[in-house]
Parts: sequence; C-alpha cells; structure tokens
Amino acid sequence: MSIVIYNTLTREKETFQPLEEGKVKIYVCGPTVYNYIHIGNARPAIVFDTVRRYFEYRGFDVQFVSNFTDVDDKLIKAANELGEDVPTIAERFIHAYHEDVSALGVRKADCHPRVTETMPEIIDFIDQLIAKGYAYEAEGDVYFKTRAFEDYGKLSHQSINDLRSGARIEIGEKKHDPLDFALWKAAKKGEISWESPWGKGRPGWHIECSAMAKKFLGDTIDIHGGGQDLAFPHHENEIAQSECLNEAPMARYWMHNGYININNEKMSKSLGNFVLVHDMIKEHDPQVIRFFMLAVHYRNPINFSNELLESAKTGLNRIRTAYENVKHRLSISANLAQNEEKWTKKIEELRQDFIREMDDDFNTANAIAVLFEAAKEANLYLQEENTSTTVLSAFIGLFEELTGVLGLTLTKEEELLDEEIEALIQERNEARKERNFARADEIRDELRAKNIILEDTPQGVRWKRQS
RNA sequence: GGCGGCAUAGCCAAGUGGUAAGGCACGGGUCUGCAAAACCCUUAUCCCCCGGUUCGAAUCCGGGUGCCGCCUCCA
Repeated sequence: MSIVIYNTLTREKETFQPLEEGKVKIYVCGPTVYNYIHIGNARPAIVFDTVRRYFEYRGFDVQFVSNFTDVDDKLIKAANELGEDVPTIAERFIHAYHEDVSALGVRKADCHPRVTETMPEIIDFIDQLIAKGYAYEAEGDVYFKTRAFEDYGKLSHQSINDLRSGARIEIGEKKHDPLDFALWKAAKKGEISWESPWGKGRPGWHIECSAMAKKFLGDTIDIHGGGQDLAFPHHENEIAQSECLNEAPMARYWMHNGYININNEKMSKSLGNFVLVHDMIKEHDPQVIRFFMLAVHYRNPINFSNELLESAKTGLNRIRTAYENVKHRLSISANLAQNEEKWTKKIEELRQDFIREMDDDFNTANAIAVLFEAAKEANLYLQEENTSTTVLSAFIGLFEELTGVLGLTLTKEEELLDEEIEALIQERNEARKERNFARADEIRDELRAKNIILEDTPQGVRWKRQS
C-alpha cells in the first residue's frame, strides 16, 4: 500500500511517488510574524506536522522546511505603530510562534529560514529572472511579467483573462500590466531596506518562498503546503517565478488545508473574528485543540466553538482513560495468558486500519475513529478475569504508537503523589471494611473537591486527577 | 463576472456506485454499598430539493435552493 494525496494541481487524489526513493521534501508556507498566531494559523502547522510525522512513520526520510516572513508591509506597519523596529517585532513573534505551536505538539521544522537571512539568494533569483526576460525594473521596483508565463493559473485553475485585475488590484503606475506582481519593492523613506542592483529595497512577498525552497530543497520538491487562501495568488506566483527560472516543476504535490470558521465565517485577522493560540492554551488543554482539529479531514472547514471543543475534550479523555485503564491493569497484573493470539491479532488489525486510513490522503478523522475502536477493544479485554501482560503491553504500545503519529500525548505530567491522598484512601478503605459508608463517602467527596477521582475497581482502588 | 467548496441523526463528522463509520449528547440495562470507569442495547428506512443513468446512487449526470471561500493582505 502506498500513500495517496489530493493534489490541488490536478484536483485528484494521486499515489505519492517521491522524487527520490525513500525521501520526502516538504515546504510549508509559514507565518508573517507581526502578531501572535490565531487558531486558524495553527491549522496548517498541525496538519503538516502530522503529514510529516506520518511520512516518518511510514519510513520516509523527511526534509521539512517552513519559513518566517520577517519583513513585509505589515511588519513595517506594526513597527511604526509600536515605535519599535522590524527585527525586534519579528524576533518577538518568532519566539511566540515556536512557543504556541510547540504547545500544540508541533515539532520544529528541520529548517526555519527567514527572509532577512536569505537576501543574497532572493536578489540573485530576481536578477536571473530579469536576465531571462521574465521580469523588469521600474524605478527601483522589480515586477514579474505574469503574462510571460504561459502556465499561469494552473494551480488555481483560473484563466488569466478572467482575473478581476483591473477591478480590484490597485494598478501601480510602474507596472506594465496590472497582473504583474512585485518581486522587489523600493524602500520608502526611513524604511528598513537592503542594497540591491535596483537600489535600496526589500523583497516582494512571493519571491521569498521560491528562493527558500530552491535554496534548501532544490528546484523541484515533493510537497508544497499551506492554507487554501494561499493557493491564489501566493502559490500561483511562486510557481510562475520558480518554473520560469528553474524550468522544472516547483512541486509535485500541492496540499491546501481548509479554514477554521467562526459562526460559519472564515477566521481572519482582517475580519477580527479570531482567537489567539496564545490566549487559548491558557484556557484549554492544547492537546484537546490538536485532537479537535485532527478529528476533521484537513481539507474540510472546521467551525470553531467552545462547545465543540468541550465535546472533543470528552472524546480525547475517553481514549486517555482507556490507555490509563490498561496501564493500571498492567501494573497489577500477573501474566496469565489467555487468548493471547486472538488479541494480538486484533491489535495488529487496528494498526493496519489506522495505516489504511492515513494512507488515504491523511484521513485523520478516520484514524481517530480507529483509536476509539482501540479504546473499546482494550476496555473489553480488561473485562476478562485474567489478562496477559503481553497483550496489555501490546495495547499500550499501540496507543502510544498511533497517538504519537498524530502528535498526541496520552499522559499529562505526573504530579507528585500526595501522601495525604494516599493516607485518606487508606482511611476510606478501613471505613469501607467496617461498612462505615458515611465516612467513606465523606473522604471521597473531600478528595473530589480537590479534583481527585476515586475508582473502586475489582483490582482495588485507584485514583486520578481530573483533567 | 470567473473559479471552487460544502449541504449526512439533537450536535460534530467519515463515507464518492452495492445498500449509512466514529465521537458528543439522550434513553434503557449490567457492574457498584452508592459512585466512578467500563460494557451491552436503543437512536437517520435514509444522506437539501427535482429529474435522469444503473440490476443497484448519499455516492455518477442535468437542473434548482441555501451557505461558504478565492479572484486584494490573509493559514
């Protein structure tokens, strides 16, 4: 079996064929770091982190690159408003980005290039485009000749003549054609700038990704990802730049994740209807947020609300509880093997189901359904009087393996075992032996008030902290 | 005006030709001193509407309705 990916370029699911056997090169457009990220921005981070993890799980050597746009109009605007300089702001929000996203279980990319650190390559890229006749200078700006690239529109399936260029794009007087877009912008007075053959200025937005992908991954990469709203014009422009220069396809597979909506409308900074990850992880378990996002297929929109997050929390807890149940039994179980073969086989089936679902365009929604099934099977197994440590361990291994692929963790940081709690449980046990249930319940209520939940299992009392 | 997506139970959500996964919520039961956790059962005769193709469609085709997105910075 192999992995199938929905390719925006062809609008079809295609069997993944790596450029180089056993290797995957992935480039994902990262954030412009002028503010904290909102949960809509977090979606591609989570989605492509999961894609990366899955490729690794399937034995691929993954090269994962994701950039930071650390200089552009918005950063300059923010700098002016805050009275700080661009690098300071960029640095602050790059730091915040890593913090927010790592709380959500997103691993760092192999490489996080920044625009300001890729300046020579960007300038060289533009220079070569001019040399090849695909771009021209105009009073310190450099523009790409969109109509010179005959495949323009192939990603978003737009005909170049149908674009509402005149109507909505402000036609710069310097442009020869309204469809042309900026590769280099001349610096205005006092703006942060870099020296270039065309004078002081800074790169346009699209060129950075073309330059970085080329620099770190090569002329053609396997997968290029990002949010749906980047398909046009950002990715379309990247393709134009890169393919004109390199004369090779920029990426073989283009993946685009759907939006997070609020009240059925796209969450965006411009609409103002956003929730910052920074704030949200103070209120909610970040793992629940990740679980919530992965419970929907990555290409479909997610309507966000606190109610749905609560429901996701209950769901994730169900899986966590099953895992804890198995662990608890393992810690007290003697190895009385029974039906080992049957259960080992069952566990392997679950693993294969999971792989089958993930192979199908990373269907995490169905993969999570397999986790629920695993939870159910594990709980059923625990109803048997005698359990095998082999099977219990296999269940634990399965849970850890599969949730690991999704970037989910099942345990929270172990809090110190409170001797007072243990003592109270002891006292309650005594009370129960004496059938002094009033006192027993009192102790249980007391502990519950401190978020300690007691469970009287056939194998003894266990306690846990409420999540 | 161009391009695209979505519409499945109270809610969320898979499924794209073979007779409706899963989760949350609800109800009944088992277990328990009572709980907790767990398990079992129940919950859409049907997948926005109207036609068509087919032995057979939620799934394909045509038409319609509604919602959303891109075409401007945006994940």
